[in-house]
Amino acid sequence: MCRVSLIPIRPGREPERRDAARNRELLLRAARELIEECGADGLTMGALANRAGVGKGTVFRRFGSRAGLMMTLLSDAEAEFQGRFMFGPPPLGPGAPPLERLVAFGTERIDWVLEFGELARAADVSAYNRFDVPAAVLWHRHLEMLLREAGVTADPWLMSTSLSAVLEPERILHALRVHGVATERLAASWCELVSRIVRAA
Amino acid sequence: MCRVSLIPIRPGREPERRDAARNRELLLRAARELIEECGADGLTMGALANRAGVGKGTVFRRFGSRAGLMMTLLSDAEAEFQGRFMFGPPPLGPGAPPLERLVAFGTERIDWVLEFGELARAADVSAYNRFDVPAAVLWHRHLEMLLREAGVTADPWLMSTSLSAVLEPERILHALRVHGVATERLAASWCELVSRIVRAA
DNA sequence: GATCCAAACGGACTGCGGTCCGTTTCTATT
DNA sequence: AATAGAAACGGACCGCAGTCCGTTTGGATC
Repeated sequence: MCRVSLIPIRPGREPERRDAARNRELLLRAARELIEECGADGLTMGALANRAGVGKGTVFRRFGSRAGLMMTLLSDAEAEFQGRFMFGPPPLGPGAPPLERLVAFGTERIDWVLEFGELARAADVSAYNRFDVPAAVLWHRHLEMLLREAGVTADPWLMSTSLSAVLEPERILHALRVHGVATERLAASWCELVSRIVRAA
Repeated sequence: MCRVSLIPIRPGREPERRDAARNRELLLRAARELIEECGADGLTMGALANRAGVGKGTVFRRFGSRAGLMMTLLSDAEAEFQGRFMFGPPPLGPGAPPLERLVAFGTERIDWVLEFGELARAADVSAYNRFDVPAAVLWHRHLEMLLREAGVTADPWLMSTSLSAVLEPERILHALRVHGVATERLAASWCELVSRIVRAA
């Protein structure tokens, strides 16, 4: 597996001061504990500061915002997923025909949402730029590339946008939790959708 | 045009007290003024109460929440749109073939988002039940019905969910405003998408 | 070890959405 | 007109995300 970080990297970042590093660990540990106890939605920045034994200013200095904290907590899971679809074994990774990769992408992503979706929801900045965070851009580009490879010539960029919308955590979790839709059914519908988009190409 | 309200109606609602009615008008007028001045995102419930000359409690008693207020402000525009796709002239209304109605639905909805999207974003409750407000349910059912009529037998309910996701205001506004995509291009992509879904039926 | 200063810290503070509850006002009834 | 009780009112209050700024601390330099 590639050693390069696939997640936002600050390029020539000089090492942290020791107290900063210690506090970061303290905060991440405390955040995971709190989420374990109260769920992602139940985590408050004040409680996090308390639990970690630091001031609230420190929390915000470190993560910028609540959404930033959640993204940090997600970054391992995201890097792993990104690694799989970019460099991993087929059908998700390279080597399989594009349609199969598209199907695999949706299927795996649905499973991923099932596991990390609550965190992903909490990480969604409410502003317009929610779609411009590095991970979202990467997914978008990946889908666009697969569409092109599959011979979809009609505005692959927007078609990829539409497919990204379909896979958004909020909606998937809603179908799963509120309407009790099984993941297999979601996956089947995704398969149907991309097949139709590609078949008519 | 049908005289029945298409928007949430409280069934046997006895008439409001006169002070309540007066305050509602005051509040709605003040809200429109504030949105004119500061945009929907810039409206705060406290400022609204001040401008209308009522207490904050009154604002929340009336609308329940900020999202509820925004929904109320949207309700005319929504009722009008609903009337058009349910009872209006083809191709949006009944009479045209289902694929044409699907295409028209997306096209008109994109224009609608262009006009009312900011309000619609502000009206989106952040909770899971954002997809269960009456208007969203109605759109969903309408799309599902058109898909069935067009011969799509593979899980029309979930397919309709996917199509709803594609038309979500947040994403459309993002494409429009951040990426400078023209509405015609959005409409063309929508047309492409629904055509492919239906054609392979 | 003494000095220095940029980086990190912490917690009081602000502004917001939303709630609570004692007070006021409307209207039906007599 | 007097009364009563339900409905509406209003603003103090709460918890939260996020900011500000005076204070502390790590570590590089001499």
